Amino acid sequence: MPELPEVETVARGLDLRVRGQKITSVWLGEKLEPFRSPPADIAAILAGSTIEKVRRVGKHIVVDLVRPAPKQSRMGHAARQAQWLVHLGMTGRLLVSQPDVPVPPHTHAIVLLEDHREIRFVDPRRFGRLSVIDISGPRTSPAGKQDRAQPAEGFTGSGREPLDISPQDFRALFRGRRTPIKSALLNQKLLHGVGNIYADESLFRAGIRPLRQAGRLTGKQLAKLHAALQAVLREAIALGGSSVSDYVDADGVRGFFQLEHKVYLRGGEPCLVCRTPIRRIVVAGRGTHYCHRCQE
DNA sequence: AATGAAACCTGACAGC
DNA sequence: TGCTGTCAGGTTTCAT
Repeated sequence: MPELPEVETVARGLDLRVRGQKITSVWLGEKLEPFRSPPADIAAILAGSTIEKVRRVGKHIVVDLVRPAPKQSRMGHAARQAQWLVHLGMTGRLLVSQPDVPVPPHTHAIVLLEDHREIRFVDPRRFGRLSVIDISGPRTSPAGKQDRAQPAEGFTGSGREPLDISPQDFRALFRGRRTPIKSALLNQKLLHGVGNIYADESLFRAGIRPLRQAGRLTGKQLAKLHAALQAVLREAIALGGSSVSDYVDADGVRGFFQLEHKVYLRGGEPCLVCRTPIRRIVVAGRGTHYCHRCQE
């Protein structure tokens, strides 16, 4: 499941491989679920643009584009800006391939580059989403309802960055919330980028049970959770993310952080610290794994 | 406003 | 062999 560390890995790999490349043309598949912007808009924005850089915002991959200046422009050399947003959903992949490599099943978009390589968006379950934002011109197609308030500089996401937020701001996010801390961690309007794996792993490291009410945690607990979450995310990024199902980076290479999981998907197995069997419950509709002894 | 649950999707796997 | 049921979980949508 691509969460913050996996998306970061994909974005970095993509940036390394395609920064500066010009997009010559775009192919979009028949299935419409992946396209949050009208396919015609996506094709129109991407074709002819140059990739300025690729980066991550929350769980989104943001491809910053420079569009060719309008032919009859008298406004000098004002470059037009746009963004291509990619959300990998559950099973999405963004692969950079040579054209002679067979196109995998469930490929929904192919972006052809000047040097003939291709960026391929592959997503069997079609939970992933593609959209575009035209920043300089009139807004053609916002990436979604929540993005309608996007400032002129483009996509910023709906919540705070877990790796940037201060301990004080982190604590304030949960004030007064009666929902389980696990649900709050998964809420992208509070923090964006945290998914099921890193929610479970950071709660284990912080010694907090997932069903504890977010607003009732002590300052000390939240300070510990803040530190644990950042540490887990940084370590996972360093290892190229977690490959639990079919996650791979832009070269099709798997990550290694799944080997470091302490509780995630370990229901019934002994806790690595105290040997107590890891419990599996359901919180916010997700499988949730924790140690009843190590976490209070 | 906040919260929870269902729906969207397909592939992998267990059990019969 | 082949069927059925369950699980995976990010996000949206609907209900409470």
